[in-house]
Amino acid sequence: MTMEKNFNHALLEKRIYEKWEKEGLFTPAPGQTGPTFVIVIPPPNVTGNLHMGHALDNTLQDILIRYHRLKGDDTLWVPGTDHAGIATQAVVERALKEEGLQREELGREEFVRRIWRWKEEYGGNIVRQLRRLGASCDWSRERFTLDEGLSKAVREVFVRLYEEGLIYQGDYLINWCPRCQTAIADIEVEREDRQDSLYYIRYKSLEGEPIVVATTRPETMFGDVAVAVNPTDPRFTDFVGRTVKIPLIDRPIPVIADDYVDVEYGTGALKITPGHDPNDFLIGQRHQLAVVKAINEAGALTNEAGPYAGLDRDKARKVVVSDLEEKGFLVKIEPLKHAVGVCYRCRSVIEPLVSRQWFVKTTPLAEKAIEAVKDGRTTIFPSQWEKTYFDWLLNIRDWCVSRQLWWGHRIPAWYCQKCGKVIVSREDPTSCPDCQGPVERDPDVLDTWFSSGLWPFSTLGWPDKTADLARYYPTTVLVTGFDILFFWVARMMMMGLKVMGEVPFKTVVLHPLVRDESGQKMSKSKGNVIDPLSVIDLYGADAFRFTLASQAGQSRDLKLSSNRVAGYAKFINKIWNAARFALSNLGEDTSLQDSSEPQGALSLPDRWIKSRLAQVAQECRERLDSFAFDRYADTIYHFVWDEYCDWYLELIKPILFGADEKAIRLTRKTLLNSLADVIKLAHPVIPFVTEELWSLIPGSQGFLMTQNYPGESTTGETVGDADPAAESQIGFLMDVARAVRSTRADFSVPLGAKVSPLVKTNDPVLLSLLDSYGPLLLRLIGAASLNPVAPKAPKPRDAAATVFSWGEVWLPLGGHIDLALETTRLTKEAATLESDLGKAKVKLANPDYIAKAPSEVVEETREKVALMTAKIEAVARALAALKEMA
RNA sequence: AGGCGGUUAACUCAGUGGUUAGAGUGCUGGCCUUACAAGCCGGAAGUCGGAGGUUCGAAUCCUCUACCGCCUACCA
Repeated sequence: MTMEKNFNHALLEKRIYEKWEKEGLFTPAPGQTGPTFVIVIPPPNVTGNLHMGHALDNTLQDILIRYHRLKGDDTLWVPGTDHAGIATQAVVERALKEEGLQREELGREEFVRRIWRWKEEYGGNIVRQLRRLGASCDWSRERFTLDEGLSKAVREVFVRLYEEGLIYQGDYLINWCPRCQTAIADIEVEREDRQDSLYYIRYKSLEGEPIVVATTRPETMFGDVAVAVNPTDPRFTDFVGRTVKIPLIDRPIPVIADDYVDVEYGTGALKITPGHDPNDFLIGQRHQLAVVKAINEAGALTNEAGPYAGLDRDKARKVVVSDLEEKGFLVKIEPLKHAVGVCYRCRSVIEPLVSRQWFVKTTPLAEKAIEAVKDGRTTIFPSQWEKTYFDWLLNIRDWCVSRQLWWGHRIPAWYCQKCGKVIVSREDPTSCPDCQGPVERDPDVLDTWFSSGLWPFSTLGWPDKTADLARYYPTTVLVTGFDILFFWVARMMMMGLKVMGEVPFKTVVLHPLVRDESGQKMSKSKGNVIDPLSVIDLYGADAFRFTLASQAGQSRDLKLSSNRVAGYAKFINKIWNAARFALSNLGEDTSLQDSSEPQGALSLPDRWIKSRLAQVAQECRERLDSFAFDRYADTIYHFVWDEYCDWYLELIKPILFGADEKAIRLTRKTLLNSLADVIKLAHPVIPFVTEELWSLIPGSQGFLMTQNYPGESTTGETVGDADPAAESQIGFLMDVARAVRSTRADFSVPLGAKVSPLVKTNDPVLLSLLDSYGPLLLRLIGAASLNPVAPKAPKPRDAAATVFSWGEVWLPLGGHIDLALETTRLTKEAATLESDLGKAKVKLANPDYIAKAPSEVVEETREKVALMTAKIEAVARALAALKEMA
């Protein structure tokens, strides 16, 4: 067997992925009856490119998917992309602009056609990039939020909700983006701190008495319909009910009293502009005030502003302020830092204005979504996010779902041009059912999150009753960043429960957001963006995935540095070389297919590595089952490097290179089996290198990604039970080796200079152990011989002398080094366990503890005691085994 | 204004009551030992943000506090 010195990721990763895909290994076999494991991908924007957030999100999903596939679950990962209404439209509009075109010039149909063409051209990018990452999605089930089936789902849901009164049309104050020229939902408004001014403006009553109001937006004064004061404010009791005039245009408005007004803030008097401020809108409704639209959709003042009509709102502010000052209405200007709402897309300042839009009545849907998490039908992980989820849903407001865009699901509503009837229907109507008048379709499209809210069931074929839907809904896990908990997760919960009557997923796993090394958000403007594809090119997808997994803990930030990826690239190399060593030392006839029982007793290192593998397999399972990706990666890393490579492979060299043919055969078999287990355990996180290694293993059949995950020892694989005796014996040998090495280093003895350490111990068991297994250590410590001797007189230190064995090492370079061979692992462990057990027992014997602690805590302690007792028994058995050998 | 995170080695982070607090990178001394020099062996490096408390025992639990960050929010 000849292998390259390192894993050629650039060449092999692509080839391996193509084989997997060609073999159809990502598609679940039909007719399975076992447990399912289903994930729907958070659909990336169809015209987007893979960024770090996607890389992390999909790495974690792929780890879960591959793990469950190996476990034998009926595993499905549904991929797809999102049409991303406003984002995609903006991209294409920008492209048009470079041709000197505007969408209006093209007309709606042509423009939409252009976007589709754009999608055909660039839509494949992101899915290709996901393949480079190794994502094992079932591409045969790939969906697009705007494809035919999903459009059908969207329409069906819209009509149903409308029929139930959960979707309605109304004139309300909405968030308008003057730049994007569309309404956006509350959640799409972001807050930005701005340094602004608070203007104090003097309004005068008809009688000429002044009342000063404070505002940050003087240009909206032409939309004022009242001045409000707090009813309890003694300063203004005389004013309530009187009429004041809006400065500059002299329109009369009343002074009203409303609790909302804060006596402390500003002047205690507030101008009421229902058309352009959410609070004022509510106050206006309470007092049945008219809504005056002073600013239009383009962000310019309307005719209500008299001489100022047509001015852009920013310009208008300056002009109005200067006029107010000139005419003596301006009292003062104070600097003010406050948060203004901006569009999440273009960061333009949002203009609240009253407009006719479609809304989803969310409260009844939100209640169900809260219940489902409260009663555990869906759990959110990490659980700290549950509170955030509840808070948002409890305070949810109706969801404005109409958008004044051309790219998206067009709202299925028609208006009769004759009688004005509104028709919402599954089929396109040709005329008014009431008066036969001509009908015209609503020009608006739906919020892109409306269709993604249906994703978990629409992708499985709903509203058709498909086999996929029956088998795979509800899905198992949803993996996404916490930043879209509200945008997406909460909406899927509401829609899933409403439409399917069942939660869309059983667990939500929220992962960190990827940031640069200093914790900054990655953004083009900061120039700190790391392109995942360039990382993959440089280090390989495996190293990259491993890095992401190793940092995917429960914190909120994942600070990515290429240094770290470089570090884990070394790990990939390490595992590759470990396999290279193993595969080149198997001889001719060692094969995975050889199921004959080995004749003879396994060597100590072989027993040890099997024992360790059994435990590590269990640990990997536990960590993956609990979404502890970082700890899973950590387990793999340290097991492979610190135990498998540093000790096992070194300890078996004397055997493999020795003369005992029978022992060689036995060890070769264990070596091969353990290698197979190692790469199986690691496959979910580093699929490429492990798959390649599998193909090189003699007797391996099929693909690694469809084998069985080690552990649970039900299949009679190599992984079996723990062997505490082997572990404690190896632990002792490690202690000896470390002590000798450390002593050598202290005296700067080069490895080439052979030494003959003399190990003194008063424990006959250890003496015999050294006698038997000492030779295994020789090459590790650069010794010609290892001479265990019993000291003439034991060195009693204290009462524990019977437990702790002391020894000494001499090096033949002069000097006598007091040895650090303090104790064996076994005895240490026994001592710790016994002390813990003692404490736990004391706790249980304490009547206060029993009386005061909750019963489940007491129960826990009892279980702990039982567990420790069992462990101590295991240790005792191991000690007995040692004695037996002696 | 509320809510939620973070603060542990030079850097980036693990560690949710129990031996002497760990890892990667970096630093350092010695090794080209026939898988890997992208390696091996040895080592240095931390008053776990601060103050109090609970406990036999606290990085871990409680209270207060400082700084950094995020999210929600209708103080003009």
